[in-house]
Amino acid sequence: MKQGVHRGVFKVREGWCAAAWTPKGLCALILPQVSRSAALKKLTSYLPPMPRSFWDDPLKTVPPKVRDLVRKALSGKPTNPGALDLFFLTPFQQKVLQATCQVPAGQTRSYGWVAGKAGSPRGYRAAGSALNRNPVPLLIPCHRITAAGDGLGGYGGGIEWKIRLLEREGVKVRPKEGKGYRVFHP
DNA sequence: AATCGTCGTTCTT
DNA sequence: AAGAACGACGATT
Repeated sequence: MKQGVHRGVFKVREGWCAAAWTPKGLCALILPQVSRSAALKKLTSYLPPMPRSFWDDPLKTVPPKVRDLVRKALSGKPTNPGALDLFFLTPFQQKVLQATCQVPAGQTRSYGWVAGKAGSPRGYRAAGSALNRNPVPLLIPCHRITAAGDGLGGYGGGIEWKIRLLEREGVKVRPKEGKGYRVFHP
């Protein structure tokens, strides 16, 4: 039985983050929330893909390496994802997320591009589903995946976060006339 | 704006 | 164990 997934919370300028990790690396990250309990609650909602027995009960202190990485990424600077342990994801999801890690800060790619890299050129919609459940947002930069034309696409953590993260990396995002947002791809 | 094709995942039988 | 339903899509009409 694989076991020993630890949980913890830490504070950043924007609020409270929660994280889950093993000795091998990070399993899940929650974007800053208004409160410590809100962050933990969100983290708990990531349990379903992973058996409850995988988790430790008492909270541990999040590794400084992770905290630094998150703060750096939040500032919009280029970062590596760091050590990850995504053993609970399907092969397709792993390929999608791995492809996502290839897009540099300040740039964007389409869902179709990611699908192609994952080996399903017409699976862009499935790629969207995979990205929607990215357990490590920010570090796996799913905010850099936008719609094919000039649309923004969605974001699991809330569209406002996607806009904020892209703008911090220097990507221009403007409201469309009517509804939605327009992205200026490089 | 409405519709349809496509595909991995998740719910239902 | 199938089959239906469901999207952070994309192209067509």
